[in-house]
Amino acid sequence: MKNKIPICREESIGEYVEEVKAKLPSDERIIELSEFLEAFSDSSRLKILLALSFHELCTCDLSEVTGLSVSAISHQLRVLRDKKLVKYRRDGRNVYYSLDDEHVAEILEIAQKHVAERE
Amino acid sequence: MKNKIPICREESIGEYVEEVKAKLPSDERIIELSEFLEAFSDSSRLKILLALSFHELCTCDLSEVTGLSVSAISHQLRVLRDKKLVKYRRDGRNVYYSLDDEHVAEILEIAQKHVAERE
DNA sequence: TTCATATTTGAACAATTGATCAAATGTGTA
DNA sequence: TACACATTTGATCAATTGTTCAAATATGAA
Repeated sequence: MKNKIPICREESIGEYVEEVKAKLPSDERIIELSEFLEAFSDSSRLKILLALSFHELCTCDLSEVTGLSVSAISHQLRVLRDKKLVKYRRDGRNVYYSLDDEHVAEILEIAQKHVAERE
Repeated sequence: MKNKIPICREESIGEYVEEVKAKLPSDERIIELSEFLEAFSDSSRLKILLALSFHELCTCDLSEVTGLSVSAISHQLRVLRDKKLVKYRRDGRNVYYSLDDEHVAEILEIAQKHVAERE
């Protein structure tokens, strides 16, 4: 009679399960990670991040550059601000945004490499 | 009387708008990019990718490691397969998955660095 | 063949998301 | 002060997402 508790656990590879489980970051950490990476998952936000990787721009500039409404831009900038992906400074009536994290540009570059190599 | 057509365009920084617009990848390319990066935006998928960054695992192993149902895992694996982030091989009744792209591990590492530095 | 295990699939549904619109707020100029 | 421009905010709503459940498919063993 077979051991009933585990499934697909007689396989040699199954031994790695405990090992991998131990190496995996905590659930809280994984949620933090996914919240950071979620910022890149929408094409509007991605467009904003790509634009800011070239130059600091104000809300209105970003609207012009991306073709999105000012309101839509502002809503997404709020998300990016909350996640600390962009920083901003006010100059008169304008608010200028720029990337707040070296890692953002790195991820944008790797992703572009990935897509370029896949075609 | 002021020029009425553009807005916030008299600012010196506004000059960069055309420049950035020219540098920005095409809309199609940006959508490709966001579809790739979207794979990282959900904590379940991220957990799967992190687990696979340590070792090749079968669907059932992944269920055990992540605590998600086999069905949920399988649905997400389909997404990751379609996006070519994981590859798989069948061995008997099991299907073993592994990362299919060096860039995936790179992005996982940068994101982890980012979260670690922010705390 | 029949049975057990592993995996995939499709439907259904709650939860989340991103855009739009209208209204409010902030700032500089006359 | 009043006015114009820049930005933010809140409500609404259609569209998308991820999970669950049940059923189907795939493979190996008896």
